[in-house]
Amino acid sequence: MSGNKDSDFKNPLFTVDSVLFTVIDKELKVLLVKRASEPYIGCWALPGGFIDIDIDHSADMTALRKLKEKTNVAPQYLEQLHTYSGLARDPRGYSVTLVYYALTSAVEASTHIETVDDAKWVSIEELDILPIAFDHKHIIEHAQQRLKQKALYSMVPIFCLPELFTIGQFKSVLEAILGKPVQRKTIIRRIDAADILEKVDEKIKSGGRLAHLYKVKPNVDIVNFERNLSY
Amino acid sequence: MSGNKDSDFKNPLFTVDSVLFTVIDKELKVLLVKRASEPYIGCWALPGGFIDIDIDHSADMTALRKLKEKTNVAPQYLEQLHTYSGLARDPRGYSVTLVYYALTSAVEASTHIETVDDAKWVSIEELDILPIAFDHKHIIEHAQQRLKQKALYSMVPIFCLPELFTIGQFKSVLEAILGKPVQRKTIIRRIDAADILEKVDEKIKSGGRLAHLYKVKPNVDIVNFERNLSY
DNA sequence: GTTAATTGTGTCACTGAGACACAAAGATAA
DNA sequence: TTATCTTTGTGTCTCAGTGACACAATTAAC
Repeated sequence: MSGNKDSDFKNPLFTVDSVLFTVIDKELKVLLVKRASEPYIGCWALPGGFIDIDIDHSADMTALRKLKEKTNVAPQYLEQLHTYSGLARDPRGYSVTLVYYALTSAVEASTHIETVDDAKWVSIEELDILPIAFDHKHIIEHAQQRLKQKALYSMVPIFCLPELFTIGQFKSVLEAILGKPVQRKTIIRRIDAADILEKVDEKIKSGGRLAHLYKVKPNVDIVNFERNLSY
Repeated sequence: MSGNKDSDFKNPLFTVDSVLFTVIDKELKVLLVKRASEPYIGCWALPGGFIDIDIDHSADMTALRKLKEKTNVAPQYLEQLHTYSGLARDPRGYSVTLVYYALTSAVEASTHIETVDDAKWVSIEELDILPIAFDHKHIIEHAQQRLKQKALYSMVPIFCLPELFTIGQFKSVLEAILGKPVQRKTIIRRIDAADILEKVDEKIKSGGRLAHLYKVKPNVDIVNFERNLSY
């Protein structure tokens, strides 16, 4: 932008965006917000913005703050995806965007979203028919790929679930992320190998035997497995 | 994004650094350069600098360009590690640094490095006794952890080797990265499962049977395995 | 020739995912 | 009540790939 004293180089515009995922009705969804200003006004974009160096201790804070503005809750999981840069991705000029991907429980985040009309959950298929700003469609695909990979070897998908959940719900989330069926037996084996979940009591499900409820034990690290599920 | 004008926020200083690894004498090494200016003048730091938006098509180019200035060759492997940000990491103020990690063959990169005195290969143990600038020690440890993880499930460590190499050399590289012994049999099994290497002819090694030489097949993608090596 | 060192092969045990059968428990309808 | 349907949970077999280790093959040094 304006010339700066510290270097001979123009400092590119730096922003932080997030790809927030959840699973609703056995379908993987992404949170998008409608742009209120140029460029790409009216198009759907990833939630994000500039670092406010007075309140954001680090870029993680920026991502969390921007997500909370839209959903009213902090996501259960947040991790860096990639930093995108270049001249072609924003008509205003050279830009650098640090992108996070995040997971949240649908029930907690959706109550607030449904009251506004500039933010909504979008399924992956809808990305082809909605007008998406910048290179955000490409970024979302990249994030989806990464989430898929992660789901193969970790328990991270539990962060798409509410505090209490059943194995059946976990199975649905996993299948939505992977796009293919998973054996319940495999999930159960992993749950007690990971040793990060505990049973509580019971709960009724649509027709059929009552399912155990699980919740995440307090203060546990996410476990990675040595073997992947099959691709 | 936000409805604010672009210039409402102070844009933090943005830089690109790289953690370039190689293996020399069965030991994992990192390329460091001596700082010629304040802050941390005289300390050792990761090679990097500012994006030159006139010549760097993207941040990848910046990382490659800066590494080539120091080693005279492009690294065989380059991937984003993490973007670090905050007020505490640079005395000059709020900073954002996109860090890559990279791999190169020792023989190709070292010829040039040995002619200069402001760049050198540093072993992981030396990090404790050398003065390291900024939070770069922490970043290097992070990169090493990531490389270790990657070595468990991919063939990426071959990029620490010259064009032609033996299984024994590959074994050494892997053991230097993982910090623990690996069965030769396991490596051989993975080499022909991956199907990205081909034998060429023969070559003598320090006392003992002649070892086959391998090289990477042209235009192959790096293979990931479904199972990790043991931690 | 003998020995030492390294490369390469054969094979057994173990672990965890995939697959599938089947039992258990509740809902619904006759 | 009984029969049927649905979902949950268990038992178990197969299969693939790693770890471990024994052993054969090949070359250098003495």
